[in-house]
Amino acid sequence: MSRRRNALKCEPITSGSCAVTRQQEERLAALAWGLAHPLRVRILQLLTKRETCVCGEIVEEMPVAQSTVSQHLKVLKEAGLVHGEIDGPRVCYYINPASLLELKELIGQL
Amino acid sequence: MSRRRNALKCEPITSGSCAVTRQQEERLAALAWGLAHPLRVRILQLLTKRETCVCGEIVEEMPVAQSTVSQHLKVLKEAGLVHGEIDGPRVCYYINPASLLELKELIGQL
DNA sequence: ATCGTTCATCGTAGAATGACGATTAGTTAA
DNA sequence: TTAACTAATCGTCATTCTACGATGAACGAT
Repeated sequence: MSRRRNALKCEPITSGSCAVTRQQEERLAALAWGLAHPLRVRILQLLTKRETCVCGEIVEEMPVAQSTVSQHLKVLKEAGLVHGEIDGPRVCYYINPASLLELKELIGQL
Repeated sequence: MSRRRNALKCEPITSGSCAVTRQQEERLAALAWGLAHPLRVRILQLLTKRETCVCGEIVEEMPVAQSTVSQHLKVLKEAGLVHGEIDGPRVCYYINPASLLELKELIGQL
């Protein structure tokens, strides 16, 4: 059940402004999910420090295998927290500041 | 592996100010984990709207079983996002504003 | 003391996560 | 083209999450 940790099983009928809230609730959960693992937080911290970072550099800094880092990067990308730009044979990752702003705003509504 | 989604497997030796960062990274992940499910977000929204809320009222508003709500409340409690106060046969839950502030501050450092 | 209410916990089942090594796809260099 | 390098994906396995019903514990009322 609970496919990909979004969408509640028994979604109540939403009306008017409440529908927005439902969307926001899914969005907040998705964004938070991106930060919900220490390794992903560490990746974001690294990207903050270095502004931008090639995937290989990230892997070097992390205590896990390359494939694991790649999986976490995928999660971060799906949440919209980072973007990846292909640069020749490498991929250059950077934080999406708008998503962090969005996250802070959604938390601010709580 | 990865016990309870905190603590990285292969923790590098931490020194000086970096140790703080490691702690913060775990803390941020733990707080985010609390928000990382739509139902938990919905619970927090409900607590925001009503200031405080008896467990039974929360269950009524949620599309899942009582035991499931109870489990999610446990997660929120463990993250420090909510507190529960025993009030006779009921339990009265309320948000811990300090934890939300902490969360925002940690995100702000990214 | 007994019953009913409220909520936490137990036990379980299915799905998802997180980790790894191996493989594949894509790009650059020789 | 071939070889080397980079990063994503695949396949697998152990663990964790999420959901449920059932049970248990704590309290108030009768």
